[in-house]
Amino acid sequence: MTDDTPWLDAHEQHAWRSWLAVRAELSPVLNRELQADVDISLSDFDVLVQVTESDEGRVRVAALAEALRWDRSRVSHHVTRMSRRSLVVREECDDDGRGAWVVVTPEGRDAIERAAPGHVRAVRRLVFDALSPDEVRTWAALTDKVLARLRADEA
Amino acid sequence: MTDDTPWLDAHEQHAWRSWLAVRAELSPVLNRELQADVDISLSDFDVLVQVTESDEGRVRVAALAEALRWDRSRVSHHVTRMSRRSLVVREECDDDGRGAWVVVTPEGRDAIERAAPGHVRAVRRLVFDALSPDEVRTWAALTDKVLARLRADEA
DNA sequence: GCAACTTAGGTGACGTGTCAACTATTCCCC
DNA sequence: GGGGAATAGTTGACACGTCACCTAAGTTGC
Repeated sequence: MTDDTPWLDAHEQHAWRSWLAVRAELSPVLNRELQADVDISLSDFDVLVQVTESDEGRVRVAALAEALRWDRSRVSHHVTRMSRRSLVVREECDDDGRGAWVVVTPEGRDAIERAAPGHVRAVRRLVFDALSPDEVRTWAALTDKVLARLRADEA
Repeated sequence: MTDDTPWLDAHEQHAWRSWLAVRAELSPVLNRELQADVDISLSDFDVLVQVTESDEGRVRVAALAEALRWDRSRVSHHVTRMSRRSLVVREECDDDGRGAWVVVTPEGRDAIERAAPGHVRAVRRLVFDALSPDEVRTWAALTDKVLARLRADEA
């Protein structure tokens, strides 16, 4: 690893620091608000979105993992924790004896319904109120480019 | 909490999903590369940057917390873990009997020097290679706006 | 029809992050 | 100078994430 690596130039460094800061500061705020409102975490919220968005109100573990880009192990642990709090339950899968459904409970449905409006409000307040409609489009386009690069690299 | 909340429009939703995806996918990759290269985590790296950038090679816990926007408790736990691996040590502070210095060790210095070039290369590869110089500036400006909004809200 | 392989998911150990409570010092101000 | 408030930092409990490994069920090919 010889050091022929160009360090980041001033603009890149600026962009990078700014990204790191938003990254470090945004989620904790959203998390705390969710926790205070409805006593669920951002991760719980994300899982509940996936599960409730499917008709049937149930999703396979692998599908959940792919949608959230979590690994299966993380999904499994998280589902265990959520089912301890009765937000979801596991059910076995008839089609595939190895498989498992993650099924939302009435409590889970209730939680996400109570959480969603406040969460959306918070996202709007913390992010989109800072940007004009044009800026939102630009920001999305650039973030997409980074995402595409990232996914190309992972493959 | 009446539901007079406008849901996100299509562009906002797009931006938000894209942000979430980058957020979820970028750090794990950087983390794994650091871990594989030099066996330190991104958090270790961030702490080491702060500590080695100060002359003296030492920083107060509170200063570290503010620079990284971590809470003191997190800093304290992390320093404990890092000192178990001899990357830093705690030293008591003469000026202020309550205080503590976090001091980088030769091992810590060595680790970050070995880690930095690869890490920069990874950031460049995963992020900046996706964007033109102009786009980097635009992206930074927009991220800054969000950051400013976020910080205004926290206060 | 059975051995080798792949896939779905779970588990345990351990590192990480958060919150609330605690101790020890310093500050302030009477 | 002494007593209460603020500040620096640590700790313990517990939620979260990752890795390596495990089991059980499905798949393939002979």
